[in-house]
Amino acid sequence: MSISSPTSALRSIGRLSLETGVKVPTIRFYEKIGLLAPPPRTASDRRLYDGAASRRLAFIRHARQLGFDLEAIRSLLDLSDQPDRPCADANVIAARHLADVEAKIAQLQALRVELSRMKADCAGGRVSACKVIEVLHDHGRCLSSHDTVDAAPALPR
Amino acid sequence: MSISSPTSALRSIGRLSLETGVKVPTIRFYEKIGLLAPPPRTASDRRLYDGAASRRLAFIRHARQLGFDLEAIRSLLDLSDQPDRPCADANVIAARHLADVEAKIAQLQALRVELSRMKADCAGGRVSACKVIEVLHDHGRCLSSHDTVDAAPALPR
DNA sequence: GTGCATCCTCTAGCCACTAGAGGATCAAGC
DNA sequence: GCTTGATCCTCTAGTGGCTAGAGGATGCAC
Repeated sequence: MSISSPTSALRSIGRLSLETGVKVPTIRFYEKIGLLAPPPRTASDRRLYDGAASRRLAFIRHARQLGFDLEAIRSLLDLSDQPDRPCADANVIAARHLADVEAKIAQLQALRVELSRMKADCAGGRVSACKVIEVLHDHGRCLSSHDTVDAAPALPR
Repeated sequence: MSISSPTSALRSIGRLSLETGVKVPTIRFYEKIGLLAPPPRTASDRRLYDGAASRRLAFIRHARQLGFDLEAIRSLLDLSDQPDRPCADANVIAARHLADVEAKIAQLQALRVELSRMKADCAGGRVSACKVIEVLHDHGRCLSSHDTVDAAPALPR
């Protein structure tokens, strides 16, 4: 990056938000929980961000888009700040997340099968004959016992 | 149902919990938010549930296992209480949920591709050469822009 | 009567934000 | 200089679907 790169100019939180696609309250939230360092301020207390802060925030956003949780992102940022360390830890984090995603996909595919069947079976008459309601009432009609499934990792909007 | 059916005997919240697989605090929570009617109590204020309450709770649990959120379950319970109404509403709820599940699967599959690629590309050296970290830093290396994805419907544990 | 399990209510915490109150400051146009 | 509207500030509370824990009462077996 050249010296005159726009990434080295200071920007308000609003501009940073436009630049990175991260909403203003979310940036403040990341600062509050220590993911972003508190930036310098103007005389009237407004935050001023430099290029490094912008790149860090872009990193966070991208990791969130990939579904990493904030704790994982904290670790990844730490690693990213220490280029000489081996990257095994980063790999472990990514591999764990991949495994989570794959497990989640499997769970949702099982749900999809069940839901499709419910929908297909329903003839569209009265509630008393509705397959949707009936299946919900009678667990035994389900294909599997799809037992107790974890919540999905939250993904950003 | 016969008079001597076990489903018509009164049970404590603990027994109901064992019977349905729904945890005690969760049963109280469902009562608090109006999914379950407040049951009669003993002289010492302990809840007593009958077979109907048990069936209602089993319905809720099953619907939660299928990933319906509590608002949808509220509607499904309402419908289930009115057997003479047409079941179109139930179908709409199920179809909407199915569409959500399918969308979620598609999103997660895109994530999986990205994460697999990150992991495969990483040679396991230093952080400075780590593909995992690198991809996170440089959004441009991503296959898609997987823009802004909604949080998954929460599934119970 | 002595434990221990179970029950009661109530509050607070989880995640990753989001919404809104209530107010200060800035930049542009007149 | 004045007004207007956008942007900024801090702070609290709410989202969903529970879960954990405090602090205490009751029930039941030995």
